Amino acid sequence: MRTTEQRRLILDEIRKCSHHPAADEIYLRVKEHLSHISLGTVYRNLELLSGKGLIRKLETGSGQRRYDPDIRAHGHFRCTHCGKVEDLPLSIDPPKPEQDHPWVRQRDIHGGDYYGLCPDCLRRKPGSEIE
Amino acid sequence: MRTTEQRRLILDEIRKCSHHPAADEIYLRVKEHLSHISLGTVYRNLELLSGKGLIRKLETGSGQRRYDPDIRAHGHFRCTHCGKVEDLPLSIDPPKPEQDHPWVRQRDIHGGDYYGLCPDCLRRKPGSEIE
DNA sequence: GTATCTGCAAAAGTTTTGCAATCCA
DNA sequence: TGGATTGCAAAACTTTTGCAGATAC
Repeated sequence: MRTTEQRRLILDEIRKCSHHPAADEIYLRVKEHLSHISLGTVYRNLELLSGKGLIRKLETGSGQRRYDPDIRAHGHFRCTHCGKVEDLPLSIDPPKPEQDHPWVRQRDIHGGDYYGLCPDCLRRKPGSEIE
Repeated sequence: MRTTEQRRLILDEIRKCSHHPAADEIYLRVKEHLSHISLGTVYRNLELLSGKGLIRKLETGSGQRRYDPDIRAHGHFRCTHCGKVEDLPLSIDPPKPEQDHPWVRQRDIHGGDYYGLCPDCLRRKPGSEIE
């Protein structure tokens, strides 16, 4: 993997994010530093960087894929209505390897992802709260 | 919500599945019983049925959305390489509402989704297994 | 009867890809 | 120099939508 300015800037911009940017946002941010970059290059690098484990690819719905600069084991809350993703501050143990299931017998299991409504969408749908 | 033959067949076909079909697969299956159905109708009904809570919409990546006939609280393993989704046979407790986080204070939190490689993809990537 | 629903087709939105030129090591 | 990478544009794919006609209740 060679070091190109495009690749370095893409990684930099993702790492600056405290949220979980999608490809088009990353494209726009990098474009400010390197106006001739193309969207195709962004996509190719996001795929490559997540393949190398330098960033994490998040499979949110709403059509758009998102990327996470935090590659440590952590989960997410995802809003099933607006698609918002928030880091999961709770520590939830991943499934244990003793539980004899083929998917569990590997090192890089990650996740602990939960779905629900974010505070904003919850407010618009009364009756879903507990109590 | 009216009962149309299209809607009934779509729900039937999803419920027959032991896996997690995507819209195009459901479309093809229903088409065998109702050859003039259109893909737009399938999409509109999938959206409506998941909105009513009769099926669950899964936000896998790989571009394609998938649907789950099992609406009980359960999680999934998702293969980060090929996109396969498998029901999580382990019982993992969802985050407790006592944990004071806005996303947790609601009834319909579901999930417990983990990411890793499925057995097939794992076989092609030696060194990822535990031990 | 009328609001809901469907089929069709076009549009919208995201991601991938072919190719020639360019760049890094 | 040679293989990796890029920009550009077209293509591929999935999902959404406008509209006129059909249908369920």
